[in-house]
Amino acid sequence: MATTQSAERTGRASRARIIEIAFEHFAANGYRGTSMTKIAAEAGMSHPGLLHHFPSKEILLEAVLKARDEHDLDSTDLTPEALSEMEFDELLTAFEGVVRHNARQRNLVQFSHLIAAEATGADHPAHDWVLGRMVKFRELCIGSIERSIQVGTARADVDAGQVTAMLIAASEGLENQWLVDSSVDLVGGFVCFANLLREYVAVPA
Amino acid sequence: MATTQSAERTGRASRARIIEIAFEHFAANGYRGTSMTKIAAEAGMSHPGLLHHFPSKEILLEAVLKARDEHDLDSTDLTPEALSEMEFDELLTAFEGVVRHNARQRNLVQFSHLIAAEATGADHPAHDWVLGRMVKFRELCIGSIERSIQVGTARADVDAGQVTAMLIAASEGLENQWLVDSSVDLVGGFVCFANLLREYVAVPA
DNA sequence: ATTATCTATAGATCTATAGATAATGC
DNA sequence: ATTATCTATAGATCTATAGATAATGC
Repeated sequence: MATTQSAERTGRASRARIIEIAFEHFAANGYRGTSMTKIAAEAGMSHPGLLHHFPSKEILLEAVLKARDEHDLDSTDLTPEALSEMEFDELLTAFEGVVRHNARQRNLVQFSHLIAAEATGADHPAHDWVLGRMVKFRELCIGSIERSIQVGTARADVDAGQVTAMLIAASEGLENQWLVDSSVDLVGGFVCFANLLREYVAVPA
Repeated sequence: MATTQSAERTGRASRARIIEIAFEHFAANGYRGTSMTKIAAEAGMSHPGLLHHFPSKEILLEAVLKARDEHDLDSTDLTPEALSEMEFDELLTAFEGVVRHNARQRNLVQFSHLIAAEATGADHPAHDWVLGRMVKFRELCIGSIERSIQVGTARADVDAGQVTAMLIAASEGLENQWLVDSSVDLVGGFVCFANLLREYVAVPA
């Protein structure tokens, strides 16, 4: 059916390898600090060889971001589909699982934080990705809280937006500290905070 | 008394101007994304002219970090001296003031976050600054909580380290979101969280 | 014909150095 | 003599393009 099967297969393998290596470099040095030449060398090919697969650094970054998205969909319990049905208490439990998972994947966390910090300016090639990702996740959290309010498992007067902001802040802020100083108890801190939030939104007895 | 007063004065003025401009560039593009040539051009001098005052990019970054430290000591209520006498409730109130202040100084926040994200690796020239700053601040917060426990205004069984981690996480995490999307209510979110913590550590009636 | 590569090279930057010039104060 | 600058240039990168080569499948 397909033409030149073997060539296509080696090409696919090369692209996968390049994306993996590029991810490591972006995680360590950010987009700006990463060199295409070095990625090519590490992938065992010349720089033009790399450009054959990803014609520019920006396109390579986009490919890495897309791979991240796909990976997250597979490895996380906080997919959009799952989230859009959860109540807030379930969301917190699932979120604890994600933080536990992140604590074993330093590179993944470092990548997100460094790219997000770099991409604050609207001209950065990852700006839309970072912003869109955050807005979407925030909306899903807010939806979950409102759902809990409607079914009566959360107080009606909590500010869903503010609780969401605090929740995301806790996870990202703890990750921040943990990246700088790995002796920080990322998981313990988050679980403690999640319990605070559980109490805060709970309907008084 | 001093020799060549006028030359020294113009030199000091140049250095101050360069530090200001370099700060803007580091805040916008990080250490790696910043060009000495462009800073020199913006300061109205040649690149070697700039190097006369700051012989390397790394030395320039160090000067900017030092200037930041000095500025913080003047403009903040959370100086080491003040902090080492505060009870936790006072610390939270002072911290609210700092967050309110930060919300009007986007560049300052962006600088800290971008440099911190970049400096995760031990080889980055700002690594020690970022780590030292965090460790020192954390110790002061922990001290404040323990003081409150001793005088009986905080529960004896709170984990001072964990509360500190959550507190710093909240401020940094909210700043994170606010940098990406300025519609996030940085101050409101932090005040809400500070009140949660007040309740959490308070001695039950 | 298609796909994956390579060599060679252009063209922009970037950091840093060598060595000169100009102004001021002793 | 000291301090602040400049011009000219070395030397390293970095991204990207042009054009060739090799292998596989129709």
